[in-house]
Amino acid sequence: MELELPDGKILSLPDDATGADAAAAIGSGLARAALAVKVNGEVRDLARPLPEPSDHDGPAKLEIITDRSGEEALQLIRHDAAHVLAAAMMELYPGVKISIGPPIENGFYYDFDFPDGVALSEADFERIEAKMREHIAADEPFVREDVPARDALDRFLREDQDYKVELIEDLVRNDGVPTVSLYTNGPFTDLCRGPHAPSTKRIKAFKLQSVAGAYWRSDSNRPMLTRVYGTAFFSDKELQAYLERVEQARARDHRRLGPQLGLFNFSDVAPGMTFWFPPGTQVFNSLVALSREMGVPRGYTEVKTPQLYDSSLWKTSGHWDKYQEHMFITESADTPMGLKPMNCPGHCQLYSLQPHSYRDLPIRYSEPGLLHRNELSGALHGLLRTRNFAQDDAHVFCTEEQVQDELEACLDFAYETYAIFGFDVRLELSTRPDERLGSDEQWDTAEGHLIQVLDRKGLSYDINPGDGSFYGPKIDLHMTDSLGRSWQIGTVQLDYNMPMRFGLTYTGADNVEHQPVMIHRALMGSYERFIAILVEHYGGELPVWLTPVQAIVLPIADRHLEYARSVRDQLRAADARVELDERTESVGRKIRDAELRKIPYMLIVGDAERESENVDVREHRQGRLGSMPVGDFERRLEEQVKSRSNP
RNA sequence: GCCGACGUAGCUCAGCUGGUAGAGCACUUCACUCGUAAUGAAGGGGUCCGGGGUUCGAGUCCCCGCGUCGGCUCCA
Repeated sequence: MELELPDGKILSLPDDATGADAAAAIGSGLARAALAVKVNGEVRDLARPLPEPSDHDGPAKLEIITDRSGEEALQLIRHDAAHVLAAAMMELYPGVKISIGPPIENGFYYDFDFPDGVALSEADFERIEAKMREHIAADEPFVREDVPARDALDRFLREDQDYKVELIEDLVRNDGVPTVSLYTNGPFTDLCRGPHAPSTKRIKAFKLQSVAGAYWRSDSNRPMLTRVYGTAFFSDKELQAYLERVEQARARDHRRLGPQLGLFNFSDVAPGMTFWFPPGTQVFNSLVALSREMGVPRGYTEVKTPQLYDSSLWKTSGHWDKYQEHMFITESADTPMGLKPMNCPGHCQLYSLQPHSYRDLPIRYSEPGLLHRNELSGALHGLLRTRNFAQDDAHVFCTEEQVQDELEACLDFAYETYAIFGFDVRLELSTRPDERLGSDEQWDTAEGHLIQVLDRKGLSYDINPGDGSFYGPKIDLHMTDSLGRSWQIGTVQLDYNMPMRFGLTYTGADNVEHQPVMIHRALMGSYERFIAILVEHYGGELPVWLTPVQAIVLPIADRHLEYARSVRDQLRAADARVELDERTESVGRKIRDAELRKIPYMLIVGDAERESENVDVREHRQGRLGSMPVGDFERRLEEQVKSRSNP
């Protein structure tokens, strides 16, 4: 057979050649370094024969995977490490049932079901890692075996490996596979489709990281398994560097920085709800102001609707049936009422309280209203998932003909907003969920609209099947936090259901009543979540226009206080957010404290500055900018605020 | 919600096998009046998350509750 190498050379090999043979044919050094081969994009074990060449496609493209192949190579040894972990667990915990153990981004995991009474904790890692090291030192080969599904099934039935049995049964039932592959390393054999490196010794550095619960097949009705997370690298140095990166990322965590910088904090008396200190409130309000400012030229008008509604409204909207478990329900005079988890039903009600002509559309109601959602306690996560929050929320009521333009305008608005922060978002199209309102035809239309606008704008997106809202499909805009976890920021949702359920109408040019279409959209999403992302994105060093304290005046000695106050007052009169450090402390101390607070500018004033009516400007982390008239600094600040420049 | 871990001063943490609660920072007071990342000294501050239990005695051991953290998506 003939194979094409990455440099274009053609390699000729006997028809029964393996990946290892191919590597050896290229060079003996490469043969030693090889972990696997990649044939036409498929990564395969070295020991497996290369796939039969197909006649019409020309020579297959061959690549040798070594420890320098990046992510693909890491995935191999991480998958290997998962098997070594399982091998160790089988020996240390007799009777343990194994399920699945894939490589994931930055590492791997393996899910186990322990016999009753056994609970694994991180304290056990040392013992498990020691056992894993034994298997690695023994350099056990990974041996692949393709066996009839029936044989594999018998084997795992004999071993009481229920989860493996279920996996094989599903493979046979759903995919009709005749054979499955088994991989053996040392005493351990696992159902696995591979591929693997040739032997355990290729795992040069690994570490178990955490233990967590995970439902079998992600289904909360099925047993909770014990998941062990770990990672592996080709050298201890890379492993240490990775662990250090994770540690540094933790320092950017908004849950650490927020309280540290005096922005917000949480209390046990209101789990999942934020207490905002004045500086945090300032940041919050600046973002609300940004949304208002950008909304006006785009035709948005602000409204205010109630917090608490009679259950009849939630029954009309469908929330009572489809969303009640996430709602805070209360009652007044024996009437059940619900705190709003979304603004849309209130906006529909508002729309219905006035007559509308086609000439009025599109109507764009915005409201940064406070929402309450009763999230599962285990889902709460700092500012990123709270039980009360406000959004830069708006609802567009328009005609069917206007839908495409309005959707496009929403996406443009979103990208213009993110550009201010230098954010790069990832798009997801979330389609119809199992629990939903409306007909399939409606969903076809709505999903079709979203796909059309995405394609028209040439935006690339992932599909998230079944994750749409119960009233309509949506385009979600995602960002990642400091630890790489993805969070939904913005959303653009298309809804035919609410207008219908609320009986919303407008009078058309034909003098007949028509039903408007509704677009739900939030761009920053929840202000709470957005601030979390911002704090982590900027490492707490917010841009001048957003930061709560833009400058702090630092007098050298107490005799400069009077001048310092006049500087502060002058700048405050120009709308700058300026503080004065009145403490009787050394200059070094005042500077240090201001640096730790990440205040962008320190204005040092002493005898010389009082004399010349200057301020000596020091920039956060940059150092001295030099002495300048107060007016010059004022203009510098104004310019940065106006341009919303990023640091 | 579920699995595991954790919860000691405002913050970061120490407190060995049960025997009278500690440090640094922060805070208060006093002295120093200082030129670009910590002046010195003294002092105040605790429901050891809450409730129950074991014990002569519980921050420490056991049970229950609350909260926080990691995870429950990445398909053998």
